[in-house]
Amino acid sequence: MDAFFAAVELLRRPELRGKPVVIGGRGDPTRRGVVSTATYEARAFGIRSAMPLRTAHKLCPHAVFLPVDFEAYHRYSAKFKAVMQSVSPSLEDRGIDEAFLDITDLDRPSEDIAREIKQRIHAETGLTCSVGIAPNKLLAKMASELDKPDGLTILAEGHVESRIWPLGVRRVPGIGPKTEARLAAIGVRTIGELAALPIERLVDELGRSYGAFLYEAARGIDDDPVVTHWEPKSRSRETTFQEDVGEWQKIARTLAGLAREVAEDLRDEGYRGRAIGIKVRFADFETHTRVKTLPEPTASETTIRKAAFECLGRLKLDRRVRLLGVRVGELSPEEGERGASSNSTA
DNA sequence: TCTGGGGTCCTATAGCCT
DNA sequence: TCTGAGGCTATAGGACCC
Repeated sequence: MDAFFAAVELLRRPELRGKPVVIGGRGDPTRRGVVSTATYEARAFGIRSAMPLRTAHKLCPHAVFLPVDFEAYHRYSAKFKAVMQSVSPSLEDRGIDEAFLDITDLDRPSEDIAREIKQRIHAETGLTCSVGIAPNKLLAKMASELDKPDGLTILAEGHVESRIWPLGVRRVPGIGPKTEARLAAIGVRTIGELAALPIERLVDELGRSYGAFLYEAARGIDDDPVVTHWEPKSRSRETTFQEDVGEWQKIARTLAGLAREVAEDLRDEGYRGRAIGIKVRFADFETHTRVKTLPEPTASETTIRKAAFECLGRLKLDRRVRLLGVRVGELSPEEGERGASSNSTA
């Protein structure tokens, strides 16, 4: 979906069309938070996703700042995925604003299918999306980004050299800022330059598994299947304080609250977990985690809270705390419970 | 100075066992 | 009894994604 959160907000606030609009955090650029999505008008000021709201505010003081309203976006997310699923049942959920659809078995031209999806999503939601069609998920995703708002790109295997190789390595999903910098350090900037490296070199530089992945990705090779159902691996809650906290009472109260929220989430969704963990980010942004594995899975608030405090006791609280989190991993479905609704990121 | 919240997967390391 | 190789598991951290 194109500029998804912002596009949904503009449906409710059409008077904001054409203005720079930034969605992020609580919608207050004087408080801590980052940009989730910005309209193209706001991007013209240099505002980007993941940028601190305060920075965005400095770049464009007259932009309209709105809070993130996940509930609203989830409703639209369900709508566009329903349209896709009616075209083919084989849908892989990739978060709130993306999905893969396996159309291998459809006996119609790809372009017709893409046009139908775009037209019906627009009719049902008023939103535009960008579609990529290709022989595998990696290329389909990259194709969808080639022609951004309201785009349609069809990429065949033979197009990798002409359409993919000229792109910067950062366009490969899985290459982030760190890998981009490491590749730049050995003189590799484009995907074509990446494809010129022997696999031994990549494995040497970046490890067996990741090196092999890059070797194939640079050639457009990907045999990852479309996964229509999966079980969650962990549930977590975390919060960043408005101001870094030194007071132990406040840290304890917050940790207990997070433990309660995670316990509620687990019970709502019918899961229990064995690995109880905490996350502490200090004022200097150094982040530490501690995990305690229990003999039996639990969804009990008390058990989770006690384990979380035990983890906290294993950290030296010698600096102010910026962020606290509680996580439960090693999940298993609660017996007799319906388990998670299939394939959702809710 | 600034850097959210919810996730997944991979890697390094240490301890334990065979 | 000692030593080393290798596998397995738990833990902590890091990179990445939406």
